[in-house]
Amino acid sequence: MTDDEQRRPVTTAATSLGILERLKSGGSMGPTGLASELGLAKSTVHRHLKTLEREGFVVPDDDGYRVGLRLLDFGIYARDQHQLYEVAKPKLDELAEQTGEKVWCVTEEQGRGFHLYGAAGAHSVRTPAREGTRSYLHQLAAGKAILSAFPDERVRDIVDRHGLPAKTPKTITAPDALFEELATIRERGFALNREEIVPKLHAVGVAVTDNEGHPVGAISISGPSNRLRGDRLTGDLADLLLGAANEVEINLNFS
Amino acid sequence: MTDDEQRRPVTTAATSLGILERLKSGGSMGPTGLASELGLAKSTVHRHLKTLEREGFVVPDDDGYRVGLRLLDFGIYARDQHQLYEVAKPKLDELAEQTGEKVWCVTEEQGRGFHLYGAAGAHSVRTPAREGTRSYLHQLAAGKAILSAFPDERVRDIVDRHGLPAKTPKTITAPDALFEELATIRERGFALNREEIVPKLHAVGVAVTDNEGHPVGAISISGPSNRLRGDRLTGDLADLLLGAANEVEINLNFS
DNA sequence: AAATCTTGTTCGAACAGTTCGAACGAGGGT
DNA sequence: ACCCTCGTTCGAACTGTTCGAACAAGATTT
Repeated sequence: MTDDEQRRPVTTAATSLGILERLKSGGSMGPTGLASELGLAKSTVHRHLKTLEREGFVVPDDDGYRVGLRLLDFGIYARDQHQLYEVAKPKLDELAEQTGEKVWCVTEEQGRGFHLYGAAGAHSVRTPAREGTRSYLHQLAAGKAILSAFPDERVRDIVDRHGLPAKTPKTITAPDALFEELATIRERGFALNREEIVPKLHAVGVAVTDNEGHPVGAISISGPSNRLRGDRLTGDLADLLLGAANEVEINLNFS
Repeated sequence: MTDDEQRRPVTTAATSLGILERLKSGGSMGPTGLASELGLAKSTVHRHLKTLEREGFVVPDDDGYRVGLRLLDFGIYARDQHQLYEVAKPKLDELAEQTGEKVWCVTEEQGRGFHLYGAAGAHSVRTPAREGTRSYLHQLAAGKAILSAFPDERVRDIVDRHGLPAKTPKTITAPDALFEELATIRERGFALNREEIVPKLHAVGVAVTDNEGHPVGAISISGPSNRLRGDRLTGDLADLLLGAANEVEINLNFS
């Protein structure tokens, strides 16, 4: 299933999607700016924008065009369809209330982690993560928990495909170190993240698996490193997460 | 700005987007099913799907392909970019807590209403609305509040473009009735919805405008008709909403 | 267990559509 | 009042897309 290269992509559609991505990463823009950044003719970009606008995927703006809310419609649909979301959500709210920290629910798609839902506790801190955010699995506690539930072969495919880019000096960047870490996670049941994605940010993560042992995602608790450390991190919080994940798994298999 | 028809749409991109929409409205599907429903060759659909998959917009599934979580990434981005969202959100949470009902924040795009964020109170009921949902403005309390803040000419454009489709027997379907209602809303400051979109569901809505008087959206409270009626609906709740909208407006104009 | 559907996938060739660049019109800035 | 930049339109060359047929793989049936 790991096709390296696509034989005959629909380049026209890819161009439209590229415009969409540029509007997301670069903010609002007009045809001229997009054309020069994407290396296309102004008229070409213009035509694409008009087509995207007709479907509501982009919308006119003071600075040109921006991504439209039609995408929120699609995105929320995608999330609601996901089996993990509806089952995990109430439990996450509960965990956030109990711990006061930020609690996330993450799932894997195409070898990347997607933040499905985040519940904010009373003392939760701001992090770069939002709902919908796509991250590298090896940079997340929840992501490493997911990886630990995959067979090694699958992990190797993911590493081959996406690499192990670093976010901080503590990010795991060596495949060997990753596999070692995954073995540890499998033993103790939960994953840890100590400033591997954001300095001063720690997290615990536990995988949620279906009744065949395949991960459908993971849940995690994250917070400032001086609050999430020692016994609280590897004891209380980890236990809490393990129990929650277990509950979710049971509810998952009867729905 | 109300271009009736597009001169030269990028039909290839439109095909891809059509596939995406079909996957959303019809659920997961494979190339064969999509091809027959969209009137395309199997091989064509296959190529589009592969391209969409490469960008994460669709993802393989047990039943073929489904819309991918990449769209959640885009959608949440679109929402976070929206000026109204970040300002209104905390206020909505507060209102939901106070009233116990479901509180929504809606904005307009291309003449349609988009549910940006919904806060659930303790007694809030389930409705078809989710975040991201696109609705007809005339079917919503918040939508009518938005329309009431538009110049008549703009409202006429929107009615011409989208019509006034009915959801229940009480939905406004005549332009004259709509304009009459909008005049009433302008006078008293808030909009009402009495079973115009869902039977037994009532709502109050108030527009949020910028310092030039243009609506950036609206906020609403909705709930069962026997709880949202009489003085509570047009008195307490309406007042609460008016105050909240006012607060949001002030915060909006200084950010 | 063999056979027969159906499904996802690949390929070539004809065709249709997209791309580019130049030119037009409009708006803002100097 | 001028100029510059932006969004928009148009025609023609050409590139990319579409279709249908054929293949492979899996599931279901007999």
